[in-house]
Amino acid sequence: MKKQFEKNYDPSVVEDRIYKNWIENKYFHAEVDKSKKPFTIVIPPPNITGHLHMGHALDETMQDILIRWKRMQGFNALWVPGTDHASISTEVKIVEKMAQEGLKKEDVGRDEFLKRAWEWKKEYGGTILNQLKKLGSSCDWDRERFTMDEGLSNAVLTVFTKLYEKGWIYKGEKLINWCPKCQTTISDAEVDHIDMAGSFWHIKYPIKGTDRFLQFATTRPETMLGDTAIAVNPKDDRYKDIVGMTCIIPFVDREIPIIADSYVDMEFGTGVVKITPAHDPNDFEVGERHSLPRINIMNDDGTINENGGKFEGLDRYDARKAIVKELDEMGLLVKIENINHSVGVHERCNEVIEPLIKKQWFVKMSDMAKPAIEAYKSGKLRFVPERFGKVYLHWLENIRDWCISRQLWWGHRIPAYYCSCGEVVVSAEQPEKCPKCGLRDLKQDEDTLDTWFSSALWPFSTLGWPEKTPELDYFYPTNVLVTGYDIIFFWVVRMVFSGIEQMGEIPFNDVLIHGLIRDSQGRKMSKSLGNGIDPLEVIDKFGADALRLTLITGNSPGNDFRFYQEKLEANRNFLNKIWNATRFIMMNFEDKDDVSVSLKELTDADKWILSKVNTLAKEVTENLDGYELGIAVSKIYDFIWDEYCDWYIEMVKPRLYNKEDETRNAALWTLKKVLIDALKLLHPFMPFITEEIFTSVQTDEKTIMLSSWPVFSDEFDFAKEEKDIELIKSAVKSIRNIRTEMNVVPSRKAKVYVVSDKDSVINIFENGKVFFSSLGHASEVVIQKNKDGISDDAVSAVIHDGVIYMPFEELVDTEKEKERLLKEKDKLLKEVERVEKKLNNQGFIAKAPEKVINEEKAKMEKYSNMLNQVMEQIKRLG
RNA sequence: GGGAGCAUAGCUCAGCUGGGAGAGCAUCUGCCUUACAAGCAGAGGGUCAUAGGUUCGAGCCCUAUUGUUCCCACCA
Repeated sequence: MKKQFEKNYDPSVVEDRIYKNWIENKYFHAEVDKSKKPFTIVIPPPNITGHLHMGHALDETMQDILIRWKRMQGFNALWVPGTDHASISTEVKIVEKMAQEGLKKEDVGRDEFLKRAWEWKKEYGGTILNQLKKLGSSCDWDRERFTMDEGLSNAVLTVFTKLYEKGWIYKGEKLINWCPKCQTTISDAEVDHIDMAGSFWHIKYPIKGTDRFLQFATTRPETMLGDTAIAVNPKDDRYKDIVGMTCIIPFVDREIPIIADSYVDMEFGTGVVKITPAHDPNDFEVGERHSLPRINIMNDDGTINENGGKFEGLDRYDARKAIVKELDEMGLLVKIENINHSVGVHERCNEVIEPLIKKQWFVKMSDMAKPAIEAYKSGKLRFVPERFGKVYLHWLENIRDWCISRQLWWGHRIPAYYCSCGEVVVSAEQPEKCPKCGLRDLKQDEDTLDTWFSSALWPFSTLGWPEKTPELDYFYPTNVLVTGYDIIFFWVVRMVFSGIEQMGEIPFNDVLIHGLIRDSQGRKMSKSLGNGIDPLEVIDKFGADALRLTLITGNSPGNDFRFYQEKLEANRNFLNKIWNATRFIMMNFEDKDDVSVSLKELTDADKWILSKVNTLAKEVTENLDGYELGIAVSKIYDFIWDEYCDWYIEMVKPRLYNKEDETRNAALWTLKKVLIDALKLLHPFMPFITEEIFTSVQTDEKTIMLSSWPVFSDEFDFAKEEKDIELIKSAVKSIRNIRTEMNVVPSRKAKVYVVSDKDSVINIFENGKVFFSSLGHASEVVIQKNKDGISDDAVSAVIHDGVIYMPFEELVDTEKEKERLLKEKDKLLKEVERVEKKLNNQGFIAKAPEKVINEEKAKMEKYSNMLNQVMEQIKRLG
C-alpha cells in the first residue's frame, strides 16, 4: 500500500505494460480441462489486408467483454483469433503493388505471384492482430489461425471432396455474375444493387413478311446482339396473331421467333420483351423453356466479341452508344426515356456486373439449407436482437446455388483434376494418373474458391477439424458469435449450414449482432469521405479503456451508433474519477497493508454501500446474461460515480480523518471491499485500469483477470440500512437545496433542526447526525420531537416523516419562502391525487398485483404525510 | 414489389418481458471544500412523431398515418 499515485491517470504508461504481463503469464491461454465448463468464441477473422477500424473495435470489445466475464465466472474461456486470406481483396492489393513495378500478374505467372502474396501476408498479415492487442483483446494467441494454414486448407479440401461425392458440389454451365474489372465470377451475395440514372430506349424490330413493327424497350440495347427471341404474353390479344412469326435483328441480320411466355407483363410498356438468354437471368429461364439458343456476345473484359458483328472489339458502353446511334439513323429508335433503375455492381470495386454464361463450380443449397432453417425454427439458434433471425430465415428460404469458383490465384485452388480423355477427378491429393485412361499429366482446375468457403468452416477448422482433436471435442460448438448485421448472409448463414453438415451440430447457439459505427453526422465511416476515426489514435490519446467504454455505453445490440469525441472525453473523465477514488483510499490506508473487521463493526453507511454493490453484482450479471452490455456498464458507472464517490466517500471522510474513530477500520475495509467488487464488475469492460488498480490495492491475487466474479450474497443484503441511509440522503439534499436557494455560501455554517415525532426516525437521524455537518455544512444539529426553540422565520423543508428547519440570522424573505413552499405543495398535491385516483379505482384494486397495490399505498401514506407538513409550514408563515 | 429499424430533454442516445420519464454532452447558478476543476453542489428543460384501440394502468402491446434509414427482389 505504498504505491505512489499520480494525480491524473495516464493510460499510455499503463496499458502496454499490463498487456505484456498478461501475455507473459499466458492468462489468455486455454487448455482442454474437463473439470471446467468451456466457453468459446471464435473471432470473425479480419482480412489480412485490413487495418483496425471502429467496426472492428466494437466487435472485438464486445467479444472481449463476454470472454473476460465468463473467464471470471470460472468458465474455461477460449477466444480463438486469426485472419482471413480474403482472396479478392488481397489479390487486388498484390496486383496494385506489382503495377508499381510495371508488372502484371500474367507476367510473373502463378507460382511467382503466390510467392509474392505469401511474402505480403508475412509482412502485413499480422498488422491487424497487433492492433487488436492494443484494445486489450484477451485472445488465445497460441491458437492463432489463418484460413490458408495447412490445417485449414486441409479442412477446405475435405469439405470440397465430401460435398462433391455427395453430389452437392457440381460444375455447371449457368448464368453467373461477372465482374469485368476483376475478371472473375462473384456470388449473388457479392452483388450490390444500387439505383442509377439511366435510359430506357424504345426500339422497334420489323416483323418479317409484314410491314408491321414490334416495339419494346430496354435499358441495355447492346444486348440485342445476343437476342434469340422476342416475347409477348400468351393472353395478350394485341399480339396473338403474330406469335410464331419472326423478327429480324438489325446489324446481325438474325431471324428470331416471336414467342409467347407468361413471364411477360402485359401491363408493362408495350408488353413486348426482347430475350437475351446469355445475358439476363430472366431471359435465361425463358430461353430454357423455349429451347432458345444462347449467344454470348461479350468478352471477359466487357468488350463485344465476334458474335457482335461490326461492333466486335468495342467496350460494352461504346457499343451501346454506337448501336443507339445507328438504330436512330435507321428509324428504329422510337424514343429515349430517362429513368432510375437498379443496377447490380460488384461490392468491392463498384463495377457494373455483367450476367454471363460460364461453366463454374456450384454448391447445391437446397439440402443444406433445410437443417439450417430448422435450427433456427426450433430455437436452437438464437439471434440477439431477434429480428435478425427473420433476415437469416428469409435468405435461406430463398437461397440459390452458391457459385464458389473464382478466376483468382490467391486462395484455395479447386481440387479438381482434368485428364485429356475428359475424365474429371476431384481429390484432396493430386492424383498420379487418370483412373479411367491411365494417363499421367492431369491438370488441376485453374480456379480458386470463394473466400467465404473457408471462413464458413472457421468455428471447427480452427479447432483442428478434420482431425478429431480434443479441442474440437471440448470447445465445439462455440457459445456465441459476435458480428455485424452486414455479414449475416456472407458468413453466419454459411457457418451454420457448414457446421451442421460437417459436425452434425450448429457452430454456436447465440448470434449477437451489432450495428455500424457512424460519424457524428450519422454517415458511414469511409475512406472516400475521409471521416473515419482511427481507433489507434484514440487509444493513444485516451486509452483503450476509454475507447471501449465509449463504444459500449449507450449502444444496444443491432443498432447503429454515432461516435463522438465528447463521449470519449466524458469516459476518460470516468477513468480519472476511479483513479482518484483509489488515490484517496490509498492515502488513508497510509502504511497499513490491510485491515480486518467483523461485520458487527460496520456502520449503517458501510452496510448501505455494501448492500448496493451486492445488488449491483446481481443486476450486472443479469444484464450480461441477456447481452445487455450497454445497460450493464451504465449501472456500474452510475454506482461508482454517484453512490460510491459522491456519497459513500464523502460520508466516511470524518471517520477517516479522525484517527481515534473506532469505526475507522470498518470504513477502510468497506472502501476497499466495495472498490474491489466494483473493479471486478468493471473489468470486462475496462480491463487495463481495473487491473492496474487491483494489483495496487491488494496483494493476494496477481491479476483481476482470474479473480472471481462477484455474486449476490445474503450476508451483504442490508435492506433496512439501505432504506435508512436513503432517508439521510434525502435530508441532506434538502439542506443543500435550501442553502442554494437562500444563497448561503458553503463556507458559512448554519444550524439545522430535524423534527420528527417518530422514534424510529429520530433514531436514524441521531445515527446520521454527522452527515449534516459534513455533507450539509451544518454548524450544529438538533434532533427533536417538536418545534421547541425554532424561530418562526426558520426556513423549512419537508422530508418523509420529518421536517428540516434552518434558522438564518438575517431576515428571510417570507414571501419568497412561501412561494417555494406553495410550489412544493402543488407538487405533492399532484402526487397525492395521482395515487388517490389509482387507489380509488376499483379495477386497479381488483386486478393489479398485490405488490403494486402495496407500493401505491405506501406512497399514499408518504405523500399525504409530507403534504400535511408542508401545509403546516405555510400556515406557520401566515 | 416485399421486409425491417428508428422517431423520447437543445444534441447523441438508454429505457429488458406494461406499474411514478433517465444518462452523457450542452445551458444557467454557486464553489480552486486537504481524491479528482478531467472536479463538487444546485437548477432549468420532455402532452415519449400523429390518430385510434387493448388494459385497472401504455414510452413499452395492437391497428392506421406521417417522416426517416436500411435490407432483400430478375419489372424488361
